[in-house]
Amino acid sequence: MTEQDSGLAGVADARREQMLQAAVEVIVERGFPETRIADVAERANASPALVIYYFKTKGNLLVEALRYAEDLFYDAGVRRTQKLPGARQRLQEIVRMSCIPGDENGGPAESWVLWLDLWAQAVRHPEVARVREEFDRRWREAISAIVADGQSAGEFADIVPDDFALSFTALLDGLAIQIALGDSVITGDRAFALCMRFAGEQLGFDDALATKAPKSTRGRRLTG
Amino acid sequence: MTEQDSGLAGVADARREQMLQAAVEVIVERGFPETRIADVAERANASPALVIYYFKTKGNLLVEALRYAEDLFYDAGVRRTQKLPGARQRLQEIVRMSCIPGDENGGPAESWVLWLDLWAQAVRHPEVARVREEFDRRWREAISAIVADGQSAGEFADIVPDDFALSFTALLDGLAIQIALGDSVITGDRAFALCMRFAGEQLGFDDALATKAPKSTRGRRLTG
DNA sequence: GGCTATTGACTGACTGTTCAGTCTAAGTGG
DNA sequence: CCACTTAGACTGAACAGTCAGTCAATAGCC
Repeated sequence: MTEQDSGLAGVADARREQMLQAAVEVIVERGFPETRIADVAERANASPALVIYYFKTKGNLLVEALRYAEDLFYDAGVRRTQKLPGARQRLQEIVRMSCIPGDENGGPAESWVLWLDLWAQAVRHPEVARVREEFDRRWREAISAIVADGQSAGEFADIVPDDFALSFTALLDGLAIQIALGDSVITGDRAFALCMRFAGEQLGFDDALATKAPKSTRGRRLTG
Repeated sequence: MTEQDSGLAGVADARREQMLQAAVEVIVERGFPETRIADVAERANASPALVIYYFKTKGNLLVEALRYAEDLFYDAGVRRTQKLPGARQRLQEIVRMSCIPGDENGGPAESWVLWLDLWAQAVRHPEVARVREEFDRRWREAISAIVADGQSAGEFADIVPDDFALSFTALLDGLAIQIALGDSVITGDRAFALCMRFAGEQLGFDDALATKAPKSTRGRRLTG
């Protein structure tokens, strides 16, 4: 609608994306509810009126900004994992993306903070809720697919992939909260180790990174 | 500081708590950033000016409201668990509080939604961050203590309590997000089952007994 | 009379959105 | 090549509503 399909539409599209990028940055800095269109405009070298010109309303702008950011993060995940050979490496890469900060590949380092706003806003803003649900669904499905792959390759134990995906994403989200808030009880490395240990226990592979922890009498390595 | 310690302070204290309760309700309904003092005042049958009279600023009111709610929730947890005999039952009760909605005992049913706001606000509001950190710390310590108790009673396997507590609270938080947002992939019962399975695997008890055949006093249906 | 609780009326600042119009560059007709 | 139209990108200024916080004044109460 807003964009033309003739050759000269590149300008408007670039502007639009520039504003989305600016909006994401401002949301990360100031938080979703405190984000003003004036801030976004300034960062995109535009006037507030122009922002409204492109995105009918403020709410619309913010929702699209969230979707933009989540899509970028998801795409980065796909790009990173699909070239890895084994299911276990792919899983590891996902955990790494979720736990280890200071990313270089399109900066999802800010993503955690964004997620907190995403969740909080999703409660009362249906449009945001849809973005979140879609994001979560794709993420869970990706993990389920990896597990299924690993199982048919004989790499993983024969558990229910969907149960694992649900628990695993919950674990990742929960740890992401702590990391995002800079809690002193956790570091990215510790979160990574805990996640991989959990995955190892569930999927029946011996996680080398977690062997630091005292083993001794674990109840049972249940895989079914 | 703000409250009087002389005997006649009861009136003011009651008013104050009434306002905190009102604030919590409004935050749950409208969300933290959208909460206006006029709303709180109306719900507490007071004038906006009176709210400012008790809580110097809006921010102060909201922070204290969050602290109030979190304290209530934590106290409810202590009250519920401390009379239970076994470590495993206490753990189960905590999971139940975190997963099963529709609580009667001081309505922490709204807590999830509150947590989302708590996390989001904690990013940029140091006072809120302190409330959250304290809340999380107490919660983790409670779980660690339960695990330690269970271990010395020979009920649980000999794992590192702090590692377990960290993973377990992360899992609970992650699932709470889904539940709070009404995601269709999860129900309270399924979340409960997943948590107890995780606990059983880590702590070395067979939770099939607990999930399939709950204690006679509770008629909860736990589907897989 | 002093002290606390309480309020209505007010204000000052903020900010999303509108609007009327400017600028630029591409078409169009001759 | 030139006047003229058109359309999209863009903006400054104003509008309109909202809302936190102030203040002077009043009503109880010991």
